[in-house]
Amino acid sequence: MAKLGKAKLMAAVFRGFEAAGCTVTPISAPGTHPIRFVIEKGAVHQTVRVYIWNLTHGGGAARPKHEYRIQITSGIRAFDPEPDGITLILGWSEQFGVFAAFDASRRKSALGASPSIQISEATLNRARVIGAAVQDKGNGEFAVAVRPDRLLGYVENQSQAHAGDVTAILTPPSEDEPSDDPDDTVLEDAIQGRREFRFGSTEELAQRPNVLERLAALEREVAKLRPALASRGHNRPPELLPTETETLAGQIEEAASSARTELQNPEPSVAKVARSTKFFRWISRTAAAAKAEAGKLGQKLKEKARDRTADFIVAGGLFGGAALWEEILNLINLVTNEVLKWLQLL
DNA sequence: AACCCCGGAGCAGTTGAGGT
DNA sequence: ACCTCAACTGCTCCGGGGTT
Repeated sequence: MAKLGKAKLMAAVFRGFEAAGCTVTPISAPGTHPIRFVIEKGAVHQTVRVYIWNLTHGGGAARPKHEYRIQITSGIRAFDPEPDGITLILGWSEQFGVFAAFDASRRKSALGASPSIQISEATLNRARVIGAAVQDKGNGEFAVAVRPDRLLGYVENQSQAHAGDVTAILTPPSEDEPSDDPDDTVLEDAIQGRREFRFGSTEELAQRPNVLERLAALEREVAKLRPALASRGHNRPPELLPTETETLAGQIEEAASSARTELQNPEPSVAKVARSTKFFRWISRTAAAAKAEAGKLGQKLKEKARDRTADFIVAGGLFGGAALWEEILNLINLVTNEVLKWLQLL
């Protein structure tokens, strides 16, 4: 697979931000590594320092086939953090069309001669399909893979991602005015941690199985899409873009499993559950709006979203006689309602 | 020609399955 | 329950080959 020079690697990063509507202004001299630049988009104004290498196979037949890595070269002995900004440690894979991103906050100490940092093929593949994926490396570190179109989302949610939660990256950023829907406020308060949450009341504990049941039903329904996708994918080279159905199904699975895992903890992360729910509401809303006004509003949403998945929902891809999707959307609404009930009980 | 990147391999630590 | 050992993973280093 093609290896890219530093200039091309940097260009891939810039393209990702620009595709998300950012303006990118380099502040370090051309040809330097790491490169430093400023990204701007609306209220976002962020200084970014990027270390980047090609993502290659682990090396040699002795290494597992699924192991990919970056090797820290260029004589870099330590990752200098960007003061008042953000530091990215990236690997670009031309093969998968995704970036691997490693946690700079966990790699502050001096490096060896040319250490490598690994990520699995499965994580890269999953990110290729759904936009972002996370891999528990088992030592408390989470490696993240993101498609270029989600790079801005990664920058905005870096700490969450390296804590193992990429649902915020999967939810396209809302460009709307702050919503006056009280349910949105409940979710947003939970995501931002604006109030205390008390676990363990009888009502709260009784509500959890209701949420879990709905989540399980949703996951079962989404899983029914698998056989159709598998047969379709049978003769398809892996480097081809995934279908929107795969993308959306994968994203729903990711969000559902993230919420389910949390709710099984005695003290779940309310923010994680709320982020998954926010994603479900986004799907539900986009689909409802598209259905109600297939023409005008749909087009408006589409332009606003600048997102392949939104595009797909709005374009009516879900409603082409797919009764399965009707049921999935129904279950998404049920899950959302149960989560909202649960949040009120905390 | 010099430099740098990455393919490849060795080694050490950890984990978990299977045997006793 | 304990031990053994293979498999897995992370880290390091060397050297060939590509790039500048």
